[in-house]
Amino acid sequence: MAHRTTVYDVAERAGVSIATVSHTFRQPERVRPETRELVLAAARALGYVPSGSARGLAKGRSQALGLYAFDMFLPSDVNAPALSLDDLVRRELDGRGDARRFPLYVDEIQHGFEIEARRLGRTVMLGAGASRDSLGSIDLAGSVDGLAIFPGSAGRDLLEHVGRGVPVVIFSSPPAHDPMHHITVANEPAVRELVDHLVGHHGHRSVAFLGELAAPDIGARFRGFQAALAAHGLPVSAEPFDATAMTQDSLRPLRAAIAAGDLPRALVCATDQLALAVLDLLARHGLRVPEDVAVTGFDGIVAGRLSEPSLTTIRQPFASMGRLAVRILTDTIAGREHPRSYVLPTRLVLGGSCGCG
Amino acid sequence: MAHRTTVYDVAERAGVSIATVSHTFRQPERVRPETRELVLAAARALGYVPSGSARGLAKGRSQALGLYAFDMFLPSDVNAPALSLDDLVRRELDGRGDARRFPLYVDEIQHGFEIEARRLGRTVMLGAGASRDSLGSIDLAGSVDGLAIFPGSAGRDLLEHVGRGVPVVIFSSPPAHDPMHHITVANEPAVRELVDHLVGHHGHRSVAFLGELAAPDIGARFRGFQAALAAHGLPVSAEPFDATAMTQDSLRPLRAAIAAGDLPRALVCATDQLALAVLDLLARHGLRVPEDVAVTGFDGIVAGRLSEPSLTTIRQPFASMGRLAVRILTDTIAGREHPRSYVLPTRLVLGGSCGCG
DNA sequence: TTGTAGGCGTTATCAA
DNA sequence: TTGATAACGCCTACAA
Repeated sequence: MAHRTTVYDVAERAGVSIATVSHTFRQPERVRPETRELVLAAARALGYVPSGSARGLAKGRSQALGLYAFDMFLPSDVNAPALSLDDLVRRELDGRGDARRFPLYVDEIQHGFEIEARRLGRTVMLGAGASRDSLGSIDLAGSVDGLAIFPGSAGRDLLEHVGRGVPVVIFSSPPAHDPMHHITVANEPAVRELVDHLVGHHGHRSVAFLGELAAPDIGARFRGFQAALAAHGLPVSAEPFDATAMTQDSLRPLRAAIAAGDLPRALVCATDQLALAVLDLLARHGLRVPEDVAVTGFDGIVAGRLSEPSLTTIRQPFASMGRLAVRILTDTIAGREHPRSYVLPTRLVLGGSCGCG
Repeated sequence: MAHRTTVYDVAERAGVSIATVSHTFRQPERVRPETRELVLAAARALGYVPSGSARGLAKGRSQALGLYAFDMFLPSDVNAPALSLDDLVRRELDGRGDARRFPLYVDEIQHGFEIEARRLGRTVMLGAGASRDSLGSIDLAGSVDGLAIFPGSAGRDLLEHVGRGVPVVIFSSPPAHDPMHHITVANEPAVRELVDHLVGHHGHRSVAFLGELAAPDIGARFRGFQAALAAHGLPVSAEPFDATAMTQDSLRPLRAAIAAGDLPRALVCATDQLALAVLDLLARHGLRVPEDVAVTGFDGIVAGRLSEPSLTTIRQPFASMGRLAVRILTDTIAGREHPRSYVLPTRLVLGGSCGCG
């Protein structure tokens, strides 16, 4: 690729001005048919493809929407040393590697985002990074007309900074006093319904909550859990039973409880991913679900349907959340107002892990 | 957003030239610490975010890789009239809509593509469209440093046109005399292994192939099927038993065979999606799988593990294909040569639909 | 209907 | 170490 073909090349070859070339592509009816053919022929002959950058610069908009994820959600394979192609293929065919964990909830939101963007004729730019303040997300922000992000290591300041340039939507993060648009679900009522089921239907009296309060939505879920216990006249714990969740010392309190033989009768996990990890752990210790312990999740990811037993969980409308984000962004770009906060409903899905299904 | 903040604004506020602003961001060590702080403070105060378009234009590269899909792979929801948010959410929570069909094989390839792009510090641009010759894909090509595409309605001429500007990788399309890079799997041996299993292990003598030869890879699968039958001394059909596959008159020959009561003993479907549709159809007609008919797929998509019975299929290393595409593109961009064609291995996965698992 | 010319925001070259 | 200034490729009034 020696020299990229430009309007100048096409213009020269067609014997017209660069303006005519541009017109031919942007307002074909404005140019005489014969001239148009001339230009198109030249463009074809030269392999002309308009530069997106130049176009974006000239028009001030790129027609792209961005979706940004922080490392928090990236499969470990991202940071792993580069594997050879052979190794990659072998791992995948063996059913190892992160293909196993696909799709996560972020992928489901992303899918909805893509669908809606296509429907509205916009391209999607995907970015990712670890940086809590650095340029990671910022440079994506400079290339899109609107940006949606997953909650993560980004500092509020960064987000506000970015938000001054383009509209921003953030998922699963409670509304705050910021200029961003928030999309969340009704976490508290959802967990209450779940606990009602465990206590009311199954009659469990010893129910515990597992999850790290670090993630923004988890706090709301825990509050819903506490409220539900209180409503049933059960003792309310001030903190999650196991807050180590998915960190290094993963599930240590849970392992301790198993060893001590005083496991709660039901474990309400803050996310499906966590619940699946718990199922694994329990299985390794020879504990049966749901006979010995009931386990529930939150999210409704695909893997939860594939597990044994399948997961009782709260299904979130992930794809709709992604689609809504696109609508908010395109509307905002077009100057139409949108509420700063959307709270979507969820649904209790009964599986085998609580004793139903 | 009145006026986008530019280097000029930052430069003025910091009392330096625009060159210094640029240097501060691109080569911080080249600028005196005090000056740097001055610039950064100004940038922060003004909410400065560098324009991706301007950067791309000036540097001649965007650091983005493109992934293009044709309508062929898009969920029907893309073309459906816009649903209200409430309807979208309701459908999704009810388990209807296309969330059910996610992820398809394209999504798995895309996932691998994204993972590898992140690893290599590149952003991903997603595009889609129906146009068989139009600008749909071309404009994406003008915005990226490299492009990967799914086979579809794109004419060879379009692809060649695009290929003159940026390196192009195409999936699941047999190598041809073009300048593109091709990534495929060993279709023929895979199907042979599958047929060997059906004939050798299960003893089926009446085996038929379902699939439309339109898609590029399917032809190879059918040839593998024919070769396998021949090797077993079974009669070889010149054409697929049911070539209507997923089109309008979907599975009509199959329905006819059911009505006539002369269904083959085993149905080898060209893809998992097709096999799942066949499972549905058979169930509606009260036929049991695998007792009455054995069914197999090809791809190894997630939905095939969720079906009842689970699908016996040929697993493709989709994520690895996506990752390989990124490697080919980045290498080619960097001037490193790559083979024009990669043929990856597959694996036979036994499920309940053939009578195993 | 076609052409001229200015501007979009950065980067890079070369001086100062 | 910092600053002019010329690209980069396209779009779009405005003129011809």
